[in-house]
Amino acid sequence: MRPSRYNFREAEPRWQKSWDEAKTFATRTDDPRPKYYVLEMFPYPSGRIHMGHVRNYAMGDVVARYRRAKGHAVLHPMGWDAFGMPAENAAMEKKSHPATWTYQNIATMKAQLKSMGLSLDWAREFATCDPSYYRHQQAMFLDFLSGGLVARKTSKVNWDPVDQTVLANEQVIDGRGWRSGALVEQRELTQWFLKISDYSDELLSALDSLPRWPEKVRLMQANWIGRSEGLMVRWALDAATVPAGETELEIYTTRPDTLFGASFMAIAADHPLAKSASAKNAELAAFCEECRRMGTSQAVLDTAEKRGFDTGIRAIHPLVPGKTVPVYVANFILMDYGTGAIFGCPAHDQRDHDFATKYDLPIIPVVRAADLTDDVANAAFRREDPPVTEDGILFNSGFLDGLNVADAKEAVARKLETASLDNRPVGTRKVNYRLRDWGISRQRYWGCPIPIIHCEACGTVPVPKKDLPVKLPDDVTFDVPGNPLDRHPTWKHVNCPQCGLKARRETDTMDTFVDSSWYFARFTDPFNESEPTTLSAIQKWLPVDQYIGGIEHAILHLLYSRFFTRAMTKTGHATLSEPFDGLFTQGMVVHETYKNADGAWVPPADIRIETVEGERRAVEIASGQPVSIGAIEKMSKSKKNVVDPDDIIASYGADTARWFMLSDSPPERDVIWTEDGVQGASRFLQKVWRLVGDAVALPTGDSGQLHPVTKAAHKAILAVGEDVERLRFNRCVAHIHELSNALAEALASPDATKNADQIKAATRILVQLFAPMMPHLAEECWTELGGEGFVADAAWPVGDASLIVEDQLLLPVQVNGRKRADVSVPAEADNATVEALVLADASVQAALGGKPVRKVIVVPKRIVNIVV
RNA sequence: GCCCCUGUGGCGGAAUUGGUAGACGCGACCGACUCAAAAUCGGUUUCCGCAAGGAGUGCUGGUUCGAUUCCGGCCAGGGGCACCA
Repeated sequence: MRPSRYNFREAEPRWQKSWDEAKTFATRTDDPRPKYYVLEMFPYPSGRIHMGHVRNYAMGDVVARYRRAKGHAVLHPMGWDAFGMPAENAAMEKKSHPATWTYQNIATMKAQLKSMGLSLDWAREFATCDPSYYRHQQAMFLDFLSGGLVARKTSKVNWDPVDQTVLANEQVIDGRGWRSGALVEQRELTQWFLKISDYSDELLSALDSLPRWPEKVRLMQANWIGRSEGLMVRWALDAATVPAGETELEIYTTRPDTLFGASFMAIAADHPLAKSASAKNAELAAFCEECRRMGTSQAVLDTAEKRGFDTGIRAIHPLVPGKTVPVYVANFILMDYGTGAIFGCPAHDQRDHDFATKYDLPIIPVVRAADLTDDVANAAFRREDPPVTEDGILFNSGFLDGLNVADAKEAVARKLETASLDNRPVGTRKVNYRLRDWGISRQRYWGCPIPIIHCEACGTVPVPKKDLPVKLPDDVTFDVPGNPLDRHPTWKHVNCPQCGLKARRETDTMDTFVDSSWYFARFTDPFNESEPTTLSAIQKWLPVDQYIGGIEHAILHLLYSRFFTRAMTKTGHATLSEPFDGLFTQGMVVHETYKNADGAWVPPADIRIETVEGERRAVEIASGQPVSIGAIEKMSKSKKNVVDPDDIIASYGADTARWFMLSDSPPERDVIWTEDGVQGASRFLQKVWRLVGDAVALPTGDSGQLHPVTKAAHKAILAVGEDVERLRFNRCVAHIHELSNALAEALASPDATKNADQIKAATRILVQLFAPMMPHLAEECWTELGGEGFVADAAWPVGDASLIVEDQLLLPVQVNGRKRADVSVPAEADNATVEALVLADASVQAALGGKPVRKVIVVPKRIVNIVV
């Protein structure tokens, strides 16, 4: 006897087991069908999956299952981004080991993912903390090193003096360490860098080759790379004012057109000229030291005033004979951008204006509004006027007078390129990038060890590949701050592989972004034990056809992966440059927040929503006390507005959770999790269950007439297919609702029996259309309908467009742009016929009210507009 | 400060990219079934109006036979970058 309600508790685990046993979702490397690689950003094993994961993996699973049905060999793997600080923090708090904590979390989360019924090939699973994964990463690091893609440099870093570690910029909040709360210091450390800046230009220009990426992400990456075109200009220094050995100062500018407005030069405290000038000037040396100590965190920068110190050096203007300007050391000049030196033009730059005001330097306007004359502009100018940064007409600028900004830039570049100082050009065009090399050294335990040995005699020596992996030692302690690797009694003491003398292992580990920069490539053949990748597998499966994840990775992870793929290709580990052909960034899962009278956050599970006199109210279930309803925000533990996927799957089932996640909200936008919404999804699931039961119960019968339900089914096939391919899952859901409504109508009609065959065929189509979204229910219904094997293995139905075509069209008719009537016309009628039919229509004539027709516009199959 | 995105019913959102604004769902209301409730089924639901009709996609101007869609200005919300020369 068929139960009246679908029992997901019994059915879901049963189907998951059946798929497992049949190896339905195992990917075969020798599968000859066209490939399709679907990948969702792999999770960090933080403990439990959250609703964001459910949304992400539900979307990816729809794509994977749809592509399987369309006849692709689908690669849809899953793994774990398993290194990182939370494991060490947990180890400190719970006195356990990061590995224990991590692998336990993986076990828990894997079981949770399995309960979602995802079509994953679990045979390819790995965690980045497995030595079998990171050994290959170490091998690639060595190849990158010999390929010239790695540099060891000294740079300023954020240093947390309490936790004794380097912090990423994202981990510095208001100038303090995010964990310790200690004021972050700037420290010079020697670190390992990957030379991503060698690829600045290519990473930027190749963005144009990624049409299937969101425009927003490409734009964010372009801004991050930050290309600017400008001019390097060498200024001679007044010999009477310079320290011995200094003769010139080279600056970088994007506004060479404003050179005539120069009133000072400013150099960074770390600039070589600042250092040589400091040698004989104690006051200047002290100022430079102060600048260096100043942090570069947001909080410091926002409040710090612009300060400078006159070095006494005078620079000779390259275009104005006899003019010199003072050279300052200034605290707002960065050594690592451009040349670490600028010329200041206070009239056309806010910072320069602030500086000139403070030190009472000249302000010379050189760009004026086009509708003024030079005299009017000069007469109207006041020192306190805000700097003019818009385009305009050059004045007070010698040979540039009368030109616009763009032309003036070009004119200056031409002139200075040919001018010479010490037999070299004064000016050189130069493209600069904001993108810096990627510092990957972390003073952390739970990361991939950098396979280097430091030898007093031989310098930095790579660990021989035969000695890989450099494995993390297990016996470490977390009771004191700092890097456990560094204080481990034996681990770092090794002999130099070159000279055999006593040497020291590198105790820094790699940034965890390195781990995630190539996992997608490893998935193509995780079984290869001797090499990171298998080129034939790379060629077969990459690029990833559809990558899905959060927008928070728009820059770092995606940019690093694009760089890494190029680096892998350069070192023979890959054969392409762009890893992700299609990228989709999904929105967050958000929920209402609740606060009780004491101001404490209350989780949604502890409250009940009631409607009193048309007003929504929340009440705490345990106490019966009213709770205030707050803003809708991203689910977060701190605000307790979280809904546990386990609870939802237990009370509604995975299919309901998946269906709700895909309904209503467009996938790129945030989705608001509501109890009403989940119940609606659950109701639809049961409705489908009843419809299928009713259809199965029908005897066979065919009226021989095309039934509307067949039209509806074929319309839905075409619409759902198109919308899945464009990842518009909310529209897919709407189309499926429409088909189910048509089916319900057909089943309720008295002539259902006469049309049983068409109704059953339409039901079967319905099941196939929602199968990627609610796979368990679909299998259950498929079996009832007598389908062969799994619906997961069935071919996607073919939509017949000819069945949808109507022979009569109901054309809307507008009069002066306002809809007045609908007129039925033959679908194939030409414009003249349509016009005649429309004008003959009684309701149209009534709407015209006898006014003369001036013009009739017929848009075929769309609309008719009559102008009177 | 610079760059970008988004504003449509009570709510989430559709609208074939210049052609019937409000698909589909949620909520609400009315009705049927029931002793009753739940579930289910039928109906109503942009606003004003009894109706005929009129207004309506943040505001405002424009282009067009026709604008949610294109262009200009403004307002609001959100995001990215930021002493980057």
